[in-house]
Amino acid sequence: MAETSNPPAAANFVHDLVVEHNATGVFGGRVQTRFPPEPNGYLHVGHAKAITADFELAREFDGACNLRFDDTNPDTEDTSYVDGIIEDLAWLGYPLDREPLFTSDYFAQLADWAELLISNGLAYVDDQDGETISEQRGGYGKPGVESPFRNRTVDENLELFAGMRAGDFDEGAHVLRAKIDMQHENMQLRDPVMYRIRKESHHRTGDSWSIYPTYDWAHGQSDAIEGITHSLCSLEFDSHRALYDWYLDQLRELGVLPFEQPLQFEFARLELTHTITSKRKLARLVADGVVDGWDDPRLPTLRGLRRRGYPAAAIREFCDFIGVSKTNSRHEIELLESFIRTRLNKLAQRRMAVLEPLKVVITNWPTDAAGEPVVEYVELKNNPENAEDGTRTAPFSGVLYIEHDDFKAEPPPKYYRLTPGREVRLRGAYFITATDFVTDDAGNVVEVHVTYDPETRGGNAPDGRKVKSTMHWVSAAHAVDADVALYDRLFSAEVPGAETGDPFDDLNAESRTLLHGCKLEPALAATAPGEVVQFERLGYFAADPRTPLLFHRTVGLRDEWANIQKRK
RNA sequence: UGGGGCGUGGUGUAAUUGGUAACACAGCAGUUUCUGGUACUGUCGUUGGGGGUUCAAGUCCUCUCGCCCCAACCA
Repeated sequence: MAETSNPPAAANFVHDLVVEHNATGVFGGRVQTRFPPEPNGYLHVGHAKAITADFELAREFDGACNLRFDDTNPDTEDTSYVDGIIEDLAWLGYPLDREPLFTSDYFAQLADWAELLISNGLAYVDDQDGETISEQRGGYGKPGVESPFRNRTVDENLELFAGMRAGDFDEGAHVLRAKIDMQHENMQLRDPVMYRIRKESHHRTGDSWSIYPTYDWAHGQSDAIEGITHSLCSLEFDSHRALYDWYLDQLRELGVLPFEQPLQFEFARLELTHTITSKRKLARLVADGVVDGWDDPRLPTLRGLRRRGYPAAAIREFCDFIGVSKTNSRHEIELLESFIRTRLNKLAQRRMAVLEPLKVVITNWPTDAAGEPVVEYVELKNNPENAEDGTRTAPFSGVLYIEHDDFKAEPPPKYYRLTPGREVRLRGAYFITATDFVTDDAGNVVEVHVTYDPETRGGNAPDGRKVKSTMHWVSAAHAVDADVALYDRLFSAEVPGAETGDPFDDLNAESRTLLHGCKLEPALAATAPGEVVQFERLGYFAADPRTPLLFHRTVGLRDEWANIQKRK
C-alpha cells in the first residue's frame, strides 16, 4: 500500500493460518477469498475491515478476491444497492477488475445439488409452518422433536421439491430441510431449512424462481463453485461452521465438488465508539430523517465518510493496523481519526477561513489617492509539510476578519491570543497590537481596533522581537462567504444504547452545527468538489461534492488550547 | 439450561511459540515551530483471579470468574 508514516500492519491470525496451509500443502498454495455483501444496504466502516481482510489476504499470497453479492433474499435486496456497493468498493481502493459474481447465478446448480441430497436421503420436504418447526427445534440443552414429515420417501420428496421449484405452492406451504440430527447440541444442525418459497420478484432473476436458498445452503456451496479457499466471516457465524462443513462433506462424498473443500474462518467485526454499524439501525436513521441520507457526513457509511472527507487510503491503513482477531472489541473512534489526520496533514493544502468572524480595523493602515484602503498581497505557503506544493497570495487590507475566539477583552489564564495592549502576528502579514474594541448593547465584542507595525511585513520583526501567537485572518473586502458544517459525535455515548438498549436514546442533538456567513480567503473559492483542505488552526474541511461553498469539517486539529480550557 | 468463542495498560493490537511484555491511540510533561497544528523527547501504566509445573509462564496444567455468540422459512 501507499507510503505512510504509520507503523506496519498488525499481525493477523488468518495470515498465519495461510502461511501454515501453504507450508503443509493445504489448497496447494492457492489463496482465493471473496467479499460477499448482501445487496440490501450500503457499505460502512465495518465492511471496510472485512474488505481489506479479504482483498489484502488474497493480494499478499498472489491470489484473488471475488466480489460476490449474496442475493438469496428477494424481499430486501435491490439493484441500487448492487451499484452502490460496487461504487463504494471502488472508492475504497478495490475497483472491479471483472464482472461481479452473484449467488443468484448459482440458483440452478444449488437446486440440482439439493435434489442430489434428497435422492440420497439427506434432505426432506416439511409441510409445517415456521412456528411449529421452531418449537420442534427445542432449545439449549433441550431435546428437539422430529418432524412428522421427516421420513417421507425419496420419491415423494423429489416430487414435492419439483413442485416447489416449479412454483406450484404458496409461500410457507413447504420448506426443504437437511436431514441431520434433531438432537444435535449445535442448534444449527437440527435439520436446518435449505429452501423456502417466496413469490417476491428478485432483482436479478425476476420471477423465474419461487424457491430461494437460505444463507447456509447457499454460502459454502457458492464458495466451492468459485474455488474459494479461505472463507472469512464474522464471529457470530462460528456455530454455522459445522453446517458449512456438513453440506460440503455430503457433496464431496457424492463426488460433485469442483474444487477442494473451502474452509470458513471467523474474525471479530469492527465496532467503533460513538457510532453504530448495524445496517438495520443505519437504515432507521435515514428513514427517520435523523440524518440527511446514506451519505450524511455523520454516518459511518463509506459514502458518508467519503463526503466527510475521510481519505480512502487512511481507512485502509486503519484497517490494516487494527488487524484481524477473534476478540470482541470496540475501537476508539479517535484511533481512526488519528489515521485521518496523519494522512491529511501530508496532503491537505493550507488555507485561511474565519468561521465566526470578528471585524478588525487597522487604524493606522494607509489609504490610496482615492481615499480607499491600500490592498497588499502577501505570500503564504500552501503546505509546510511539502515545499513542492508552493505558495499562493492572499489580499490584505485595513479591514479584516479574525476568529471571534481569537480576541478577549479580558484574557483568561494562559491565553496567548489578541487582547488589549498585546501584539500578535497575522500569519504571513504583519504584527498588530489591539488598542480598543467596540461592544454591542449586550456587551459582546463586535469590533476590534488595532495598529500595525509596517516594519513587520511578511510576519517578522526586524528587531527580532517575538509574539506569543500567530492568527489566521481574511481581508473583509475580499472575503468569500460560505457555509460550514461542523460535526460532533452522532451518538454521545461511547457505546450507543448501552444504557437503554436503544442506540437512539443516545443520539447527540448537536451532532451538526451549520455556520453561515463564514469568511474564506479568495483561493478557497476554487476548491474542487470533494477536495479536503486544512483551514489553518481549525481543522480539515471537505468541499461538498455537489454544493459549492459548502464545507464539511472532516476532523478538527488536535487542540491544546481546548484541552486547557476543558481541564479548568 | 446445552454448545461454541474470547479475556494482555484508559483503548485496541503484538510477543521469536516456555526466555527482557512491545507498538499505536489517548493522557501527562517538555523541546522545536509564523498553525496552541506537525515533528521530536520523556513519562504514565498491563497479562481477569487462585493454585501448580519449571532455572524461567501472557504462553503449559488445574480450579475459578467475567464477557460475547447460537433455539429466522434474515444474512
